[in-house]
Amino acid sequence: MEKVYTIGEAARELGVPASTLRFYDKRGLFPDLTRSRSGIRVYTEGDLEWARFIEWLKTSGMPLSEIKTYIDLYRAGDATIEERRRIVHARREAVKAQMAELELARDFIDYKCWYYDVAAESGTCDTPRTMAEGDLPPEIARIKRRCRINRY
Amino acid sequence: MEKVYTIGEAARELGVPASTLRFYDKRGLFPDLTRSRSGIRVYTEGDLEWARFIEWLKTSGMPLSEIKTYIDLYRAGDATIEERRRIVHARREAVKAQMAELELARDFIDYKCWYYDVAAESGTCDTPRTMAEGDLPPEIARIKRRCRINRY
DNA sequence: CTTGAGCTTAAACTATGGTTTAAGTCAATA
DNA sequence: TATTGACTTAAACCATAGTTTAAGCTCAAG
Repeated sequence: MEKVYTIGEAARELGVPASTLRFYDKRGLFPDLTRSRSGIRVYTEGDLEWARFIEWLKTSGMPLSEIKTYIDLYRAGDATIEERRRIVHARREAVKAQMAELELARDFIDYKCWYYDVAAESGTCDTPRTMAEGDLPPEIARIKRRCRINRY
Repeated sequence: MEKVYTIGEAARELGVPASTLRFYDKRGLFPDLTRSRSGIRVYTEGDLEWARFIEWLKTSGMPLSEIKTYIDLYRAGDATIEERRRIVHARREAVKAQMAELELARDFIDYKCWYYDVAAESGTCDTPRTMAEGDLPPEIARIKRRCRINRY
């Protein structure tokens, strides 16, 4: 017999509160979850794998509503393969876009780190703020231009 | 005289709704914003630059409450340089962590894309699902192991 | 057969980041 | 001078993603 888990055990296993698992269940995010005769949720390894799957989709930025859509398609069987394929491919593009945006944000933060490193050393923000463009490290000058930073 | 903007013009310039600029102002996120004699907000280029600054911090994942903290420190002057420096360095680490997490999520999605590409070609999810580990592309096998994917 | 930990539910509550609404003000134009 | 469009406010509303609460149920151990 495959090992099964109560909601508390599953929560410990997954590192989330049991209330979250109940919330997901209420939203229909566990396609195969069953109950004991007295109504207690019984989590199998397969259910835990669905939970990890949901975690990955959430990490990728997918809202619960779209996860629900995906799961409904999964329940409908092989006839929905194309639609699910479109969803995961769209998600891949969304993740790539998010990573590109984060890289820009990181550059901006890199500039601010440089700015405060210089300010801390000299005791005043005037030093980095009024520095001539030619005196900036080339990468910093590039970021300033790209992020439209003119004053600070 | 420097060009100034009404809230509607500033909103167009920044590509956000005017209601968002009012909301930010109410939260104290415009340290230098002034009003006309009749109470109308007057946005200068410097205020627009603060707005773009806020946008970058938001893109980096900083909550508005922490942006507010940062702005209060900015208003307090050079005595708070060290504290602001700590904030931007911490934000840099947070962005790096977020990028690393997104890379893992992208790998997971890459696996799902492969899965549905194979399923679509054969007409059934059984094909990718039951494929022997030795028949998987090496990168796909690696992701499956790392993401603890056993069934799907 | 009682006790206690852990399970059940619905509903209220929280936090974040806004958006919308209602009622009113201001300033340039017909 | 009346209209029109853009501005003002406070307060209500919204969506997302849960968390907490209150009241009650289940089940293994003593």
